[in-house]
Amino acid sequence: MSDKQAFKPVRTRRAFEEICDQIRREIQSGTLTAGDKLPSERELAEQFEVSRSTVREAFRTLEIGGVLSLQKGVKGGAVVMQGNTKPITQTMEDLLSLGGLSLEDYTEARVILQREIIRLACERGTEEDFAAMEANIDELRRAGAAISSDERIRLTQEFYDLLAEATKNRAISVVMSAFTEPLGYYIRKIGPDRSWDVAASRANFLGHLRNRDVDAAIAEMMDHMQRLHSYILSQNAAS
Amino acid sequence: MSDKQAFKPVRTRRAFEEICDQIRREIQSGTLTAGDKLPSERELAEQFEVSRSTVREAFRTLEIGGVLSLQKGVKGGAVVMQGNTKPITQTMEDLLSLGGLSLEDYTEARVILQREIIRLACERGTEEDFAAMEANIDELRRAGAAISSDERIRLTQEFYDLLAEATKNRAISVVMSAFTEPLGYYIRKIGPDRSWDVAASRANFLGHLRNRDVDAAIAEMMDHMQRLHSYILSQNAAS
DNA sequence: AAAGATTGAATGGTCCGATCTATTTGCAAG
DNA sequence: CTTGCAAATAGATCGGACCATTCAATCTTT
Repeated sequence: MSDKQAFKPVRTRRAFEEICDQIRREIQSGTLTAGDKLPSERELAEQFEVSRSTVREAFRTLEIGGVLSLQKGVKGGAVVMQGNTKPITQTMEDLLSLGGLSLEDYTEARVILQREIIRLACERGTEEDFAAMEANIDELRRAGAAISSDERIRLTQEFYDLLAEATKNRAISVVMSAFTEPLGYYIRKIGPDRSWDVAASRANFLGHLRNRDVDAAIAEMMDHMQRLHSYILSQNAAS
Repeated sequence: MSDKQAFKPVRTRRAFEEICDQIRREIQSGTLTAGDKLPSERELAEQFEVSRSTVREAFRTLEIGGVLSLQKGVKGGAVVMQGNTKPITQTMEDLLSLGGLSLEDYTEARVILQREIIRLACERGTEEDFAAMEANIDELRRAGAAISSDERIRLTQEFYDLLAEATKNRAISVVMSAFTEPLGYYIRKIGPDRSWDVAASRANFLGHLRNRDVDAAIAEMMDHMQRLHSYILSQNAAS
């Protein structure tokens, strides 16, 4: 029996995990939906016949997962959320900093995703989307050379988010932002590449997008990303 | 000032979050790396000057995030992991069941990702990859019509994982599995589409992959996915 | 002496009850 | 009507206790 059926470890089910599952089941079955408020910790501890601490650990788990939001005060409590995309981004960052994911794989995947996003954005982007991107570029230009690192990162993040929004597909936006956000960490670490006029490149790109010229838009963006990624990879290897 | 600078809510920093951040910083700075063991809960509680419960909440948070693994026993403790991809999958499932993501957006993104995966797999897949996929198809065939729902789902999941592995890019595998796994939930809910010989389709697909025929492989897979997704969407709308 | 059984210490898992703190609400003074 | 304060609520933290698991050291049996 060295074949398929590997022995699964006898895992002692922890109490708080059981509670998490029960709450998740309620959500999947539709009994609990976004906006609903759960009973207080003290009340639930009685219902589940566990201590408050155990309920808290379950709540913590679901809060980290973006399923619940915990608020203090008389009007507070545990409220079911619509879901939160932060855990995806956070996990991607952890994978990168822990070495569970190589920077090379990460950047390659980012390029591939970006290409498909541009395709969709060219097809579906509205003038509102493009105007928002233009405003973002203008802001970057106005800030000029004196821009702070944090501000530059914020604008970059926002630019890619706006682009992803133009695809009109939330799943894609969510995944893309998980790939964009960790960039901030590297930029902060190694500093921006100052030999490159980012605003001009983005303006060119936006022009192609407005003309619905997929190939030109992709070419412009790929050029930019190639440059950025090779800069990050080289600087990161050096450190 | 109704402009950009929207007021951010005064976020009360919770003690355990501060601890999480400190530990994450140690990891990002390289002081802590995968495999390292942290001091015991009781010890850390003293160092941070908080109670053990607070340390536990921090540990729980990092454990859920796949950063730590907690083991009981005298040789146990909190060990830094390489990162865990489960949170990404779990979050995707939560987003779907909570309505934070529409089934349509989800399936569309899945198709787009799959197409790029096939491209890469055609280019980089090794004979080992293809052999593993063939073994998976054979197993599905041997199981025949009497296959259980769970087993069918497991094989499907495995097939797509093997395909993603052939891209030789872990970032892509991770993202794809986040999109593949929730499928199990829907299949379980509405039952498999029995009017379709999945094994034959996969065998065809694998043949194209072996011939490095990207277009044919994509065509075969897209056909299959179109069918599956429209089945899921229609059945789900009905329920 | 070797194999097996027992014990003990370390550590996470759970529990309890008390206190602290933030938030909301309502009432009363101005 | 506004301001200010106090009560009520519920999460946040605390500190201690006990349980369950693990593993190494020790003791017992063969």
